[in-house]
Amino acid sequence: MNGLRERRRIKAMRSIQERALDLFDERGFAAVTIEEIAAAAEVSPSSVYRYFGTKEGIVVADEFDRMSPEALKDVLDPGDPIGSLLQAVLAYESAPEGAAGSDGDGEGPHAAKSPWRRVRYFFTEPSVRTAVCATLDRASRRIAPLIAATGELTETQARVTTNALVFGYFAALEQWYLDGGDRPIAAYVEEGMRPLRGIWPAPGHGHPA
Amino acid sequence: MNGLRERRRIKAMRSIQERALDLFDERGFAAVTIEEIAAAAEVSPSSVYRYFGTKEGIVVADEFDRMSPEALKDVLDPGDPIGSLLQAVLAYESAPEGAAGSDGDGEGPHAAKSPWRRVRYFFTEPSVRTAVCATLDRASRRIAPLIAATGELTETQARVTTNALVFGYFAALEQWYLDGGDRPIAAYVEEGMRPLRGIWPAPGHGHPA
DNA sequence: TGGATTTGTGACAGTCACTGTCTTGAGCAA
DNA sequence: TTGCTCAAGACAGTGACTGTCACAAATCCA
Repeated sequence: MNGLRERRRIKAMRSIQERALDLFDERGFAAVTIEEIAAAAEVSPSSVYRYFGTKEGIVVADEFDRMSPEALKDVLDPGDPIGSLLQAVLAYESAPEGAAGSDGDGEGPHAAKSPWRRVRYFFTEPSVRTAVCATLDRASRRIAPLIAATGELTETQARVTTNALVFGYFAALEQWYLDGGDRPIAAYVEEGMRPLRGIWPAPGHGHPA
Repeated sequence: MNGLRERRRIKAMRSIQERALDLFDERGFAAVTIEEIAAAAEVSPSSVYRYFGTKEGIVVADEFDRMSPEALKDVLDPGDPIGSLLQAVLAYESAPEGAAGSDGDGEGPHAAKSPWRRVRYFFTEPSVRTAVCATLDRASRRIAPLIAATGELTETQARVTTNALVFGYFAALEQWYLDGGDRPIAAYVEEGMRPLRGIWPAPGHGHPA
């Protein structure tokens, strides 16, 4: 499972994604074809589709979809989903994740632009935005059953509140982007989600400032 | 503005939509081409695109997008958005809206299948579902400023709660669909949104049954 | 180490959604 | 009726995406 094949695969995916973003930055998302991306990454167009499925998928690269049901169950506390989300965001923010080899771009808090460069397209390119919404919707459908399992809410309420949570996060992320990405995302999530706190009687009794 | 042109236009749109749904029901969404739909509706493919933009658009036909800013402001009480949503749903449910001429299908509560036939594809055809999400996202971006204008919430919170509202509605609609569409949609919205009531200190003090 | 097997890769052809542009004809106002 | 406007249709082109197939490289096993 961690053989040469897997390493090649990951390397190729990273290469495709970065070359693609380079081209998008240069000439705009729509003006770049899959063939050009494939050529720039020195793979075949078939491979691009195999890896990412769609052109938007190159940018979105749904981390949620990959996550196994167990891993999801692990990070999500159904009794305090907002807290879990905050935890996940905090963890994600401090993790480079892109870690593009030894290119060694800035090391500041989130000065490294490479992991966040993609986010720009979430909000500037309509088709990418749509793809993000679809990904969030898929994530929500995976999370809702876990929320419903507590029995504190009806199934309908579990679905509604899960969508509130997931797409609320999206809204917070957009605000973060629109503000220029200075303050940490977690701050936006915390602030934005505050009105939703009442849904889950927080066990941590953290009454916000 | 209410001339022959406009009437023709509306008639053509209805024709396209209905013939398309007929074909989709027969052979499945993916298996039907725009050309076939155009032929069945006796218009040119160009017109299908002119009217609906995309294949999914034929099914979604975003009522929200058309609504003028004034009309939106009119139906939405920024102090009680959940109540406004419920009102809108109730109004929409009792209005035939499709009213497909004199075909005179059943007249029951929501026995007329034609206005609701589309909804099925919202949840069975992935690409249509994605298009619905995009439409809801667009609606949210139009509503959020109105919510923010009250000043009761920060801009971030306005965005987050608006997304919660809009996509919460989507979740309620899905539950309604999954249950077979017997009970009215408004009941699902009312039930599903109950945990969100606390966000807006309801002026109507309506404590639900 | 060497052969059999699995699995990812590239090449290719095809489909179809969608985008422009241009011409023509039908509504509409004077 | 006579121009004016605007939408419908025809047409050609682009590129995203799909399915298939042969081949080669990685993995497995003896």
